[in-house]
Amino acid sequence: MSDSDTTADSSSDASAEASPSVGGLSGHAGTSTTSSSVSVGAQIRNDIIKGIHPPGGKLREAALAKQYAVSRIPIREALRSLEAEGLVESRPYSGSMVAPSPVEDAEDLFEIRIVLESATAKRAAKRAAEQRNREVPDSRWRGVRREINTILDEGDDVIEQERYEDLAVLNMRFHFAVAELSGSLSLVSLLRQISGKIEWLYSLNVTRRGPQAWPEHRDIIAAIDAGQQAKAAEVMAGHVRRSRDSYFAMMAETSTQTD
Amino acid sequence: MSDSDTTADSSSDASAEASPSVGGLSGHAGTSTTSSSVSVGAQIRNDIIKGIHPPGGKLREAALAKQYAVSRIPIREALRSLEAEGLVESRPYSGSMVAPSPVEDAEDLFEIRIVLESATAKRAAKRAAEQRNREVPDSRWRGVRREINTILDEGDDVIEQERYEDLAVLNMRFHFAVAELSGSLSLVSLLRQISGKIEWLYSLNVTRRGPQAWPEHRDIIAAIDAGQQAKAAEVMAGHVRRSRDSYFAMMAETSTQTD
DNA sequence: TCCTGAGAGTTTGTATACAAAACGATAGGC
DNA sequence: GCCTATCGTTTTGTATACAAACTCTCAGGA
Repeated sequence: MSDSDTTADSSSDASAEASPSVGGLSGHAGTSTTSSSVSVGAQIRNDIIKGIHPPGGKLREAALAKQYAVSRIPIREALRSLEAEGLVESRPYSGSMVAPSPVEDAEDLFEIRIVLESATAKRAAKRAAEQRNREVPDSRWRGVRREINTILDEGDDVIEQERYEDLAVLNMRFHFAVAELSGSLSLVSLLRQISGKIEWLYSLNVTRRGPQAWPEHRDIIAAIDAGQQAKAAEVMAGHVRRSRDSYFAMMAETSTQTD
Repeated sequence: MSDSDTTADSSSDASAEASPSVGGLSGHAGTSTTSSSVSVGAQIRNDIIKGIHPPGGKLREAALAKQYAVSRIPIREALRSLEAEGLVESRPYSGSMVAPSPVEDAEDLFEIRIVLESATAKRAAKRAAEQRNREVPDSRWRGVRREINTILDEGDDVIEQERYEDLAVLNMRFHFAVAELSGSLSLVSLLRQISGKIEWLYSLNVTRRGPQAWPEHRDIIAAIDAGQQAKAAEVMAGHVRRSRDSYFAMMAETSTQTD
């Protein structure tokens, strides 16, 4: 046991708070109280995606507790969440390990994501039209809609300053915000699960198509704002498809030596 | 606190062990040790789907602990899982409540399920072909494949004896087993999330198309065994589509008075 | 040499206890 | 009368402690 504290504690350093938990995603905007259970969960998720915890690696609760400086209880709760998200595999009394990387499933995951995000865009457009016909505007809806503007503007700034590494988080926030506009918690939770895996995919290669894809987001929002359900779905589908193609192109480039 | 024990304890009685946890789904076949955390989770999930915990209802940990006769720790872990599955909404220091029912999302959920299950069937067929070309057969694969035969036979028995209420569980077990044949943990975990919601949909109306749909399962397996990827996907898609149509037909019948 | 089984040690599972935050009621001020 | 602040209660969050189960090692025998 003497070597157990040699486990790399380089993990949660700076990246800790850069979790993809994406603002007030799960409804209930505003409240900032953040239990350590959920923040530790985000950190572990990040570290899995970054490869700090490699696929197949055992996740020992005591070690994680020491590493993230909390007791085992928050660790266990985080592991349960990650297990349900499919990033971690657990067996009673036998412990948890990082799930195998979803590289093999890339094609299927993107296909599902296309359908899923088309649905969120469509539903968002539907709700936008409903909002327009309303007397009393839904304050929650307006809040999310406004947040999207902020995200889009921030993205423009980031691109102008060529801080492309920040684009990934903004991109996720955008897509989640659209899902939230749809008003459907089911779709949001599904998106969370899928985009977790897809983010994991992306972490294997570093770059992203980012910059030239960003303006497409404004097209998506335009269709949503106009209440054009079919068009919103279509534009979103195209956006995700291009994202997929870019991913596979990147993989093809990278893995010229693999096979 | 004197009245707190009047909470209906009728919940977990018999249905407890009829959880949709579906055999050795998460890999690691064989071991039977079942932590109370996961079994309590299954019970709560069941009770949510049954409507015993109504959408929007608060889930107080102490009450649940008393109701399911465990301490708060397993309850909390179960709630974290259910939260990640989208059946429960939680906010730190504010507690958990049952998520809104996914009825509004029925159409989208089925659409996603069609894509998802087509993918599992296709991948299963691919793997079946690979198995055939192998010297050493994958024992895990063989186990699952054999389990499917058992499920199909049991289903036939159940139909012959007209115990249609048992068909739902068998149906789920079948679809999960196919997902497992695909060898993809990502797809399995996605299916778990989606089918949880769809099961919730179904619980609103009681009946199912069950009997006449059951034989279709053998067609799916036939295509998989033959290694015909495209056909397997196609047959599975048709199967799920008919399931969807049946659902909406049922809804149309049932809700003639609603609007 | 290989298999089997018992034992110690490690790791997970759960209960209890306490700390911290949110919620609700009540009293005070405008 | 209504709003606001404060206190007490309730509920959740987390640490500690102990029980239960698994795993690995090693001795014994076929």
